[in-house]
Amino acid sequence: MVKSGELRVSRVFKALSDPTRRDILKVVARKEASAGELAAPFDISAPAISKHLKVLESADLVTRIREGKTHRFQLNVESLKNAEKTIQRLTGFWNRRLVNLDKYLETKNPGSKPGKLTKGK
Amino acid sequence: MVKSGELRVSRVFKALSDPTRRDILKVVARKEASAGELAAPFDISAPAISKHLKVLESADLVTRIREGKTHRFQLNVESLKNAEKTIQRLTGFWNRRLVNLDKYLETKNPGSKPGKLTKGK
DNA sequence: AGGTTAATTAACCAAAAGGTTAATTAATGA
DNA sequence: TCATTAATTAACCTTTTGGTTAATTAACCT
Repeated sequence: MVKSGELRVSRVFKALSDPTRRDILKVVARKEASAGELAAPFDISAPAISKHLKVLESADLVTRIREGKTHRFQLNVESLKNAEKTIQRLTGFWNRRLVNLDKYLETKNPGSKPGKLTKGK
Repeated sequence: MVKSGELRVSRVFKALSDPTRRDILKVVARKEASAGELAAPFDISAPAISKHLKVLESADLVTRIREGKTHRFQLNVESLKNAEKTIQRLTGFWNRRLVNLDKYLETKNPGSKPGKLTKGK
């Protein structure tokens, strides 16, 4: 089920806003790990970690792989890249490139209209 | 007053996790605006917008400039770039570069230790 | 079958988030 | 001075978040 854009973005940033969850991601970023392995370094209960994992999973930041009794989690880099892009749209990272593209096209095709920079819903 | 790292990061991502606040940032990213101008497009009350602006301000995502009666807000790109870097550290953006650096150093200085990739608090 | 282990779900709680309306502050202009 | 305007603060409400302990599910082992 594909969650609509804004909601998905909200979920990702909300997931990233908790330090325990960011620590979990740092661990998983190096090597996939089980729920138990992930819980060990933290002094909060297993159910608390379980909830954090669910938040990360439903933000699509990690993928859960059930292997018998244990659940292994791996980082989903794609989702992080999307978050990065969302930020870059705000910093003007892409806009600047569009402006440069416009300048380039102007030399090739004088009088052409610049690309619209409309606000996406 | 310099807020310590993790707390600052949490604030930024939490600020980014609300769609209204992201919309505010989109507006301010094009052109600085007053609180009133920012409130206009949204159908929530002025106090609600005021709170959102305070959240964005204390996450350092916008800068407030009091000009008489009105407050003008401008985007603080630096803070967004920091958030971007936080994400990149997770995607391995920098790690990959460190690995390449290690390989390079190995050719220059055989037997040297690779850079440690320790987990920060 | 029965016991152990890995992990989640249930039920609960306090604090934080996000909204409201009403009241307040502070600058502006007649 | 007084009314208006821009914006925030106060007080309140409901929902969400992040944690707890106890109970449950599901897989594995003897």
